[in-house]
Amino acid sequence: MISPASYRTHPSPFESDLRSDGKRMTPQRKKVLSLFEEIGSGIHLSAEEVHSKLTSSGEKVSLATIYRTLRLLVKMTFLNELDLSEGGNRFELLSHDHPDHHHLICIRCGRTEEFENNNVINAGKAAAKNFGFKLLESSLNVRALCPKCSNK
Amino acid sequence: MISPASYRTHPSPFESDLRSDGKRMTPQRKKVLSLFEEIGSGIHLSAEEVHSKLTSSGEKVSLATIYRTLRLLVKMTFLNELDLSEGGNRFELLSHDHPDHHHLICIRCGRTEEFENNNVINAGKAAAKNFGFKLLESSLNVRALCPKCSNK
DNA sequence: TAGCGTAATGAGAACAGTTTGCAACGAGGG
DNA sequence: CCCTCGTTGCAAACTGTTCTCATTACGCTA
Ligand SMILES: [Mn+2]
Ligand SMILES: [Mn+2]
Ligand SMILES: [Zn+2]
Ligand SMILES: [Zn+2]
Repeated sequence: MISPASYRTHPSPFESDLRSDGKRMTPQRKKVLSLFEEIGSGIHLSAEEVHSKLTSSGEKVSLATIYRTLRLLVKMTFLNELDLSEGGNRFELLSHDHPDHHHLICIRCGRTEEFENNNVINAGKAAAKNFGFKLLESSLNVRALCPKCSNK
Repeated sequence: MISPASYRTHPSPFESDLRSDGKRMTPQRKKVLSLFEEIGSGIHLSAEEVHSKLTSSGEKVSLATIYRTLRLLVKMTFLNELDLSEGGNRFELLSHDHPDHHHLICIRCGRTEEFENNNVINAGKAAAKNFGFKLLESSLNVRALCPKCSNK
């Protein structure tokens, strides 16, 4: 049997990225990223929602730390920040399978669907090229009414 | 010679649209729309900018009225509201020649360029159709670095 | 053209989302 | 186990926008 001392916890990518930058792993940071990993991709949470999900499951994290951590996770490319308008920006796990998806939003009830479209990506690339800009990111937001909200 | 009383001022589309809705034409409303018409399309102003442009040319309009008027002009489809992120929403004259253009934004200096692309419009239509949503509007924001900002 | 009802304005308070300053805390290298 | 310095919590500050309410004035009517 292996003695306890010989366990060497494999540092997660998150932890090693932090370390290599002089930053520290904290329980708060772990909890925020874990929340997103547990709920999976395709979910778009506001800072307030992240906060209440954590506190209502007994965790103690301040809202300021949520904001600081979300910013950090975006910079580290673990999360993606969305500006869907209406009630604060939202954050989602950056899925490397669907890095460049776009959003269809019901402006009445907030229902949000995702879709991918290469033409959109190419349109962004083309526009940047035409003006000599260096492309960073392009996002298409489609505002609409969902079936439920449109017939009433 | 025609007597002053016989002049019948042709009401502008703005004025007649207002009237037919029980609303009133006011000097403030006239000034805000005129500002946009004078500077032309392709210019994206924040509420604060509209306010300071008017007050610095001697007009007296409150910021609250600017916000109310901008909202009204958007609803009346004289203006278009843009959510380019960073420093408040912006407004532009809704040009009926280029109703569906998109924006390329330098995230460093704020330089903004416009472009059109039918594939983007079609992508929005297709996404709405796929999910049974009723399309309202779709906007592609391309975040990038302009030539000046990218090489320094 | 004066009078009137009511829409619109100005000024500031309120608000929502987010950031920041600072003292206390604690991760983690030595 | 200690010390250092990055991180946290809390409250105050901030930014963009909306709201409240007393006052003004547009424009219909006589
Ligand atoms: Mn998404
Ligand atoms: Mn434009
Ligand atoms: Zn809906
Ligand atoms: Zn630039």
